[in-house]
Amino acid sequence: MATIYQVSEAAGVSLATVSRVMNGNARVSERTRKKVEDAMASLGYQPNAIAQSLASNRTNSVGLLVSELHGSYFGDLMSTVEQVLKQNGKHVIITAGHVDEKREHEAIEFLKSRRCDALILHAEAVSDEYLKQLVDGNIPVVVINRKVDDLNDNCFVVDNEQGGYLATQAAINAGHKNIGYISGPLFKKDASDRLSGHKRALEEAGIKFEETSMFEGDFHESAGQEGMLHLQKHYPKFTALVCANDEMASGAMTAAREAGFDIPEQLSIVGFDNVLFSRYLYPKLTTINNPIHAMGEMAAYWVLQHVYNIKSPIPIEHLFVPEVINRDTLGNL
Amino acid sequence: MATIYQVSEAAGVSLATVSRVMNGNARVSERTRKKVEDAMASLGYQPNAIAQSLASNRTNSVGLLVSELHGSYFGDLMSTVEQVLKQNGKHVIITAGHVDEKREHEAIEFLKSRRCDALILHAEAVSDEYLKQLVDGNIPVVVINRKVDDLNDNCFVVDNEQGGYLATQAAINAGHKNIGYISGPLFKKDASDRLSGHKRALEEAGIKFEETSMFEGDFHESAGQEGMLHLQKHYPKFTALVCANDEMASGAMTAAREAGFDIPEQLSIVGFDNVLFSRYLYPKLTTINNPIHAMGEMAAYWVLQHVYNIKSPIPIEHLFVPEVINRDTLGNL
DNA sequence: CTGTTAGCGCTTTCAT
DNA sequence: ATGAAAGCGCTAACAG
Repeated sequence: MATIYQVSEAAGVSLATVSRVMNGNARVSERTRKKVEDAMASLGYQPNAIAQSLASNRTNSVGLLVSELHGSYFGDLMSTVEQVLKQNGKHVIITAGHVDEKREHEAIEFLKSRRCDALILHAEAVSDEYLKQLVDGNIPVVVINRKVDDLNDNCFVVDNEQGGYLATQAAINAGHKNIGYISGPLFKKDASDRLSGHKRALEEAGIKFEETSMFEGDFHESAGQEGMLHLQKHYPKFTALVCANDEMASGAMTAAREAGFDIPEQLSIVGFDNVLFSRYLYPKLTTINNPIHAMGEMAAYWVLQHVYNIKSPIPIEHLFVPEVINRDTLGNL
Repeated sequence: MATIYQVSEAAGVSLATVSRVMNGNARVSERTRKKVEDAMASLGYQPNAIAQSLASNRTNSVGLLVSELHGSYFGDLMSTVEQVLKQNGKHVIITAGHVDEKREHEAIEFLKSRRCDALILHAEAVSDEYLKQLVDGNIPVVVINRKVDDLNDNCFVVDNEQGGYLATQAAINAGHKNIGYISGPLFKKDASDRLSGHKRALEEAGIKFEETSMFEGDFHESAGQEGMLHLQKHYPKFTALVCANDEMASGAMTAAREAGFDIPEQLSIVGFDNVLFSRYLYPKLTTINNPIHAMGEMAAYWVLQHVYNIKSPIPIEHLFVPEVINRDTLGNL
């Protein structure tokens, strides 16, 4: 691997000059620039980003923490963030926290140790305290899908409670009164918020919430199947099912079909997230749009603006509103 | 940010000693180790990975190139690779090439510039020549899902031709004679190999391949819908449909249902990949297992063994065999 | 077992 | 416009 030193020798100039043409900031005469560029080309020179980072204290990379590397939701998030950042010459270093406090912590420390210029975190397990500390530290941090008190300027969230409300309200408006609910793991804020919204909608409509009408899942497809089975047993009168995310809705749909239910004729289903595949299910899933794409984009723009002084093309906003996406799984009773 | 120098001062020892306790390789007396550890703790010291890398010429990170950051296939791959590597204390730096020669090239150069200790590439657009050069260079490289001549030891592939053959053979064995085919983009080797397998199975059964029986898609769900529409128009007699991947199969299923077909009573469908969600479709998709999980695992183990001298727990193999996963979308005629 | 001392490859003043 | 030189924070001989 050729180094800057060899380039400078081949070009007959100093290290500093080579560095200048690489970075294009200081002025260099046409002639020397040409000499240097030729030397770089003929040596196949490739700057060592590690050395550049150490010397400049800039890595041009931002760390992204997600919970998992698979799944539509995180796929969308990673894709979006990468796209915006790459367009602006920045790189993304992705790590997974697996919704485990220790592993999230380690992942964040890893990103810090790589001296990322900023952090975009979808952190679910780590404490508020830790996040606050992080923000107070010397590295810019934004948090996605989690509201931390006193950190509003760094948080990008969707109103999950409202989303849960809208989902159930949609079912109620379609005439349903016995509504099953498959929630996410309730230790997660988004899951419990969505459930709160569900209860609010019920209450508003004068429907009493029954414990047996609900099943706590883990946001995975298999939990949808389990939930479906559970509800058939303990709350057989339900005519509509609201699920706290699309994966579980998909699992529930499969289980329902296997149990012989026609959807939506005999059972209505509403999801949450509006993940890409939801429109490819059959019937197409009625769901709540979770603007994860917009949030990821916004987080990336925030970083560009605050860290790299690149003006965001859109105004920075922190609260995103969910909305009902009407498709084919919610039928009128 | 505390540096190693401050730690050494606080502990009253030299830089070298601090470095030693960090790396735990050379022997250090219990007492000094304790002093150093205390100093590190009280200063909240965190090693600068950038500086470590520069000095040691080791980054403990391996670069992973995928085509996209979303989608089940790449999600599986990323997850698997990360898991194996992380278990062994190595980190993964993920980049996306978007099946574009220039972008793949840039992504690889980025990984090289970050001085990854090794590269795991799912490269689709870059030339064989370039890959050979890379392997001959000074950085260990493995290639996933692509066979490059003279590079067999660095390639991990599934037999796509055989997979295509098996898919169509399964349909034939179920009594189908008029079989539609939705292929991937044929400039991709895996797509054209699968199509070759399809044709071989047809030929073997004495069925003539008709141009109108096939639609070239792009591996995305929407292409499944388009393909379905196309075939209904130009090859209406088909009773079975083989798709070159599960996403397109899913799209085709949706389109078929909308067109009023019962699956598999009126139309059988076979996919390819056995991506996670394929078992959550309704009916559950009959498909060909593409051992992407196994390949990713193997690639990671190869790297551990060849780069980090960590012995692989399983023998390294390069060719993976596809197999039929019988579920519910293939019916007997 | 511990300290001294060169670098790793680059950026960035400060001169010229 | 260009060069000299001092680091960035750490590792790795080499001494002792």
